[in-house]
Amino acid sequence: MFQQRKKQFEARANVLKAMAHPSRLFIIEELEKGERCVCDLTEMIGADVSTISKHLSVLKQAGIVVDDKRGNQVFYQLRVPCVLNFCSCVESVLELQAQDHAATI
Amino acid sequence: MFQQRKKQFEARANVLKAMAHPSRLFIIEELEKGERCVCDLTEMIGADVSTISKHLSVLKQAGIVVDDKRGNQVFYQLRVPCVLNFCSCVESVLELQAQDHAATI
DNA sequence: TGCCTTTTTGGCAATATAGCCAAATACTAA
DNA sequence: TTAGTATTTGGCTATATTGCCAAAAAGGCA
Repeated sequence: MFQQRKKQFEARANVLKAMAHPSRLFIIEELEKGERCVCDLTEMIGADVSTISKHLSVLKQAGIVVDDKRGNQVFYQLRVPCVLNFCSCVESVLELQAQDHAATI
Repeated sequence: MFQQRKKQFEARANVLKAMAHPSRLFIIEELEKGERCVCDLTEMIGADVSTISKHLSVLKQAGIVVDDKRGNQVFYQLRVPCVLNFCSCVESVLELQAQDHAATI
């Protein structure tokens, strides 16, 4: 039931795990507007460049973004257009959470 | 840019993190068919009951499932219908990965 | 070449996650 | 009450993740 399809679930989980971080979600949302270089994202997020670089490599490894070296900068862009859809699903979970919270007051 | 909306991204990331595990993805997919008790899921996954129970509590904490105690069993069901949409997005990432892999042979 | 900028990599410490066992809890039924 | 089943919780170890600093690469330009 599960064991036969374990690899498939692991593959999906890997993609999700790559998205499941605040900075990486921000990066994804930002890349929906267009490509960005590492320095742009670093400034917007306000963490060490090395940290951002590692986040980007996580996203790249998961197949969510691709990079393009131009000059001494590296530009990243999304490979997949559907991330917004997906976020609306997450959003609906959060709305339910908010309702729960309101109900307990 | 990011710091102002940090909480929002953290909230989304928490929902994603809760989904980002093979067994929990399986549980979500299974619950799309209808409610299941802990014992059903345990048998389907083939891990210790305590492990499954903890996975379910992660999903519950994230607001993805709700539980309903009946007799000495506990039934879980999804709170949110949109998970399938979301999976098709993850799937499209995986298809690209497969293409990449084919290209490197 | 030498210097500057951009990005990646290695290494480390702190923290979080996963999964098992054992024990506790909760409910059923005799 | 006692025994049995279903589930959760505590505790433990192993493993993974995060984020910083320092250093290495890689390219641009004087």
